[in-house]
Amino acid sequence: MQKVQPKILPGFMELLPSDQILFNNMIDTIRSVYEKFGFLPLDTPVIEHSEVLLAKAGGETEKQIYRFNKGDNDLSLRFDLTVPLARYVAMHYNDLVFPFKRYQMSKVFRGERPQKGRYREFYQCDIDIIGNEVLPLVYDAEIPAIIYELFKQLNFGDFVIRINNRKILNGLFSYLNLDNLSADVMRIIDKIDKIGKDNVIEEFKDMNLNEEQINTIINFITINGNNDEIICSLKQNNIDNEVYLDGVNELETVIKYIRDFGLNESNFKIDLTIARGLDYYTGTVYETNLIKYPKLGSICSGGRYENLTGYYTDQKLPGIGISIGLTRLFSQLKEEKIIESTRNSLLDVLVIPFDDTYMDYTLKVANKLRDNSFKTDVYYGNKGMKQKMKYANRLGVPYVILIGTDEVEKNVVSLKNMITGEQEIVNIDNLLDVLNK
RNA sequence: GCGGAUAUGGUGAAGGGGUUAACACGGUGGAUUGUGGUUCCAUUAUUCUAGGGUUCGAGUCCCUAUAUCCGCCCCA
Repeated sequence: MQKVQPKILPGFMELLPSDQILFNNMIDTIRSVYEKFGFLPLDTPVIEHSEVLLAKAGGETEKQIYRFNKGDNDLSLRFDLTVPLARYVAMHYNDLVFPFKRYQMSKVFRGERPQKGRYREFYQCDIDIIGNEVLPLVYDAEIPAIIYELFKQLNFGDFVIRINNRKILNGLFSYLNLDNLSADVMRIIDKIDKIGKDNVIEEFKDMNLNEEQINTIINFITINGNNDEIICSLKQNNIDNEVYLDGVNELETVIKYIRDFGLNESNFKIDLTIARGLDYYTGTVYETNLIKYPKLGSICSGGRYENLTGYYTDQKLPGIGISIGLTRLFSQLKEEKIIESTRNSLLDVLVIPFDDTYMDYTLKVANKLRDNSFKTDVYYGNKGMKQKMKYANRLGVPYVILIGTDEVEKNVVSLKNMITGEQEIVNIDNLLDVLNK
């Protein structure tokens, strides 16, 4: 019979069990940190009405969204978690407590051309804080505090949270009479890490910026020094623009608060080249990088937006949030060998009866272990002992319990430590104590 | 949407016109069936993405299609 070739679509990731365990561990860590800071869980539908997801529409989103019809319904798969959040907040405005802090870790979909680090289905791990009418500036500092805690726990090595404020850049562009080009200029600045200063200058020339404008921008984004020195330079710039000055003040305040949160000074840094591609950010913006692995780019980024829900309601709901593209991050961490899978199974114990004539005894042991939260499996089937041991070995089970006629008669089990190879006879009443030590 | 590269088994791959497609990993079975991870033996691609062409002869050369990968755009 002609077989169907087993295959999946490009740009979709699936993992072997050992990697899935690793991936889930990361999810668990992220969730626990998010919850530690008071974020509430949220899950929204994968499919939404196209008119909702495309309310803003235009540009790349529309080109990349998975959109289809079912009957008369025009439907789309969500391409991020922020737009569904906006819809959710607008829809449940009356039932939510503000500031509303929610986390969501789910799959999103983008019909892009897949390539390195670029997936069509991927996990985003988002947190957002939504205020009603206002959202105090302290939250702009809480976000880095969360990132800080998170990446300390994830333990991928030294990291730095780079911080900027859109108002500073927008104010500067306005001062240079570049208001209508600010989105393009920002996008180019954002690429400076990747393409270098010279190429940035080239791109500015292609945009017909004059020399003075280019020099001012380049001098500006290459301001150097520690956080206090940069703020000092920003203040002494004599850029007479209200938005600019507002941004500088915000940045200074945020930096102060970040220190109040107790972050290590080496883990956060003002970086005036951070712009973020997305156009909805209006204030503080963040990117996070691993110092030893600049190749990975930003592994966690986000920022503040003035009004999340403008397309759905008249309520003014400012917010701030970050997102981790976990699928990409995971694949990169694996590739760089920053993380490695070590286990093929989550089991603590595998119970192996020599044959199935004493299942009652075997299952009694298994039940006892499970009742005490040991992850336990039983090998059923009349294979040779060799096969059974091999199974245990391939799963990387730390302990094997062997049960045969002798064990049943004496009310004991043979407990084998698969790492050391040592084996001992343990009375069934002492089994938990022995395993716990 | 635009540009570049590559297609050999479960995986990594060698072979650059001449009978049976190297090697390694993995899988399966076995080496005194109450003991794994080491070792040894056996076995594991009627066929090289698909279709067409050149040739006495094609993974090997040519054409077309398809797929995948890598850039760009944009982004996580």
